[in-house]
Amino acid sequence: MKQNVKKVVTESYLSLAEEMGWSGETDGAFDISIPKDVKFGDFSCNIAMILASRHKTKPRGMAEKLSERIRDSDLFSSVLVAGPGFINMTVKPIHWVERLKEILDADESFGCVDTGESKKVLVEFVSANPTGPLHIGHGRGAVVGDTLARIMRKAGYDVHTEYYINDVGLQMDNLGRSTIARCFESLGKSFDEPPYKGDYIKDIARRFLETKDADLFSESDDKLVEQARDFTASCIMDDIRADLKEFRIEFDEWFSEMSLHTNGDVEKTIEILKENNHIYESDGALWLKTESAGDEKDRVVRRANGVTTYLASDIAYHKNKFDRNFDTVINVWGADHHGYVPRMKAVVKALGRDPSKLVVRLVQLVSLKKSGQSLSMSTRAGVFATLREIMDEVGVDATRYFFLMRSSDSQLEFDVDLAKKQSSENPVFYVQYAHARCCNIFVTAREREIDPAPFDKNIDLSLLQGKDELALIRKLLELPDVVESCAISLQPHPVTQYLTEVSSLFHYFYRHNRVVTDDPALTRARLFLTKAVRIVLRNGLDILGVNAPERM
RNA sequence: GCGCCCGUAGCUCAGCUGGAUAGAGCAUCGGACUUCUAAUCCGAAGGCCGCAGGUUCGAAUCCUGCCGGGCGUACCA
Repeated sequence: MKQNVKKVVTESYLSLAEEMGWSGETDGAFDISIPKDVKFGDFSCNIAMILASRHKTKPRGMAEKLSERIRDSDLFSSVLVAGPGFINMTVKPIHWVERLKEILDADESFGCVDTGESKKVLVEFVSANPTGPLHIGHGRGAVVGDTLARIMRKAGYDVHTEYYINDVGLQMDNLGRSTIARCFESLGKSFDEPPYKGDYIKDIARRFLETKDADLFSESDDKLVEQARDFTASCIMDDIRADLKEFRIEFDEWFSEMSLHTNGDVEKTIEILKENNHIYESDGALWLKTESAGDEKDRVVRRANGVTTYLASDIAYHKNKFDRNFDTVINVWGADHHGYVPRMKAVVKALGRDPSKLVVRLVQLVSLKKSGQSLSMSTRAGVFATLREIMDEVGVDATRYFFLMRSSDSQLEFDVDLAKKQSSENPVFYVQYAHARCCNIFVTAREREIDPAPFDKNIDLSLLQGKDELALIRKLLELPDVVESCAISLQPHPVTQYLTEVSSLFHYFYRHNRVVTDDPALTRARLFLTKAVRIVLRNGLDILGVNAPERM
């Protein structure tokens, strides 16, 4: 609808400009907005205030002239100039109501837009080290990344999702040593303090022992560490995959850091950067020039002992990403990695690629609120809730929804008690209940043997012009705008807000109007509306990866 | 020190590509069930939008400087 309005305004402006001898287009430099207050109509436009100075005229006067032309359109029931020069437009109710058909026709694809123009986008997220179970911080990043991918698919992008497995490096060796230490411990032998102290290592150590003969421990230390490392990492990755699957997150690809070493990509990439004079040697180590591209200092890619750093792998990984010709490469990172952003931008530049095509979406930390107490996550203090624990306690739907309610830029306090409530105080139940209500209305209609196929062309939609109905309809038609704006801003949280608004308007409508009545024509029209509400709620919840139950 | 994020109702947070009287949920208080689910709805109360300047027709929103909180500042990943 907004597009239609914008078109009318633009055409009116161009016709006025021609008459007045003004040059230039509108440049799209004005907004059609939905006013907060209904008394300002359905749409408001600031074009006169934006463009008046350009033509050395007064906003108010220009708005008056424009509104005369806009009034020629059949779309509006009223066009008024207000305040400093706003043009407030009210669309004829019948035009709103008629558009319900679009929702029913589009059905599952209602909400889809084509802003993405099939551009190829890579979304890399989670990518947690396989050194322990996912915690709720990872969980937030996981849902944000996953939902972003879902939104961008709806917005017409060609999306590829990926999990980068950091299965190489010092930390991984430490992981192997931790398992070995627990093995020795369970065999009653003396052991070194394990770098990773979590209980999950004990369990893995037990399984590791089962697969090995006791004489394994006569093997060389290096070989043993390697075996323990790979075994442990693979156990933990299995758990991570299982957790994510249950959390309704699937990846197109699980990308192993190790593979970049075994296929020689890391060395090859270093050679290329050396040849291009981006890498130099100092103190026996190889350094990448990142400072000149905005980083705080240059960074080591290969230590004096010949071992490459994490950054070296990441360079090769990002070269690989860009070689796959994505139009945009999105990385979803925990905010504790924000210092890494300039470095990565510098890497992309050194690779001869456009740094603006790398977009890093930072997701702030999560804390838990439980029984009135606030618990911040701290790995050091050993206080952290795993994703599995929270999923088991509050359920997947509420966990996902709560992770998506806030802007990624804000730290999130997860209210466990609220998330567990099965009542309208809980936003996710509020929305799901609205959906279930829609479904139940159809159950009632069937029970009363009302025309089972009411959605034919004979429905008199003009019966839906009540205030409650129009407010609801206007809101329903916003879904595509919400999808588009979320895809552009790379923020999923407005969807939750939108769904709350739709639900609220529907509950209100439901409470004050009966859908199934003795009036067949009205019943059919309202069933039509109810169907549209159901589609919007279901599609919206689907974007979030949250179930839309038919009964509750 | 430097960098990033945050500072809005009692609490948790939206709103930030500038727009008209600043919103939601929770908590508090008061109402509404012979009706398609009261798992709902209606109403009340609650605010120097951290502080101070600047930009302009207009600033919670943009700029500058402070103050407060979180995170980060590795040849770890």
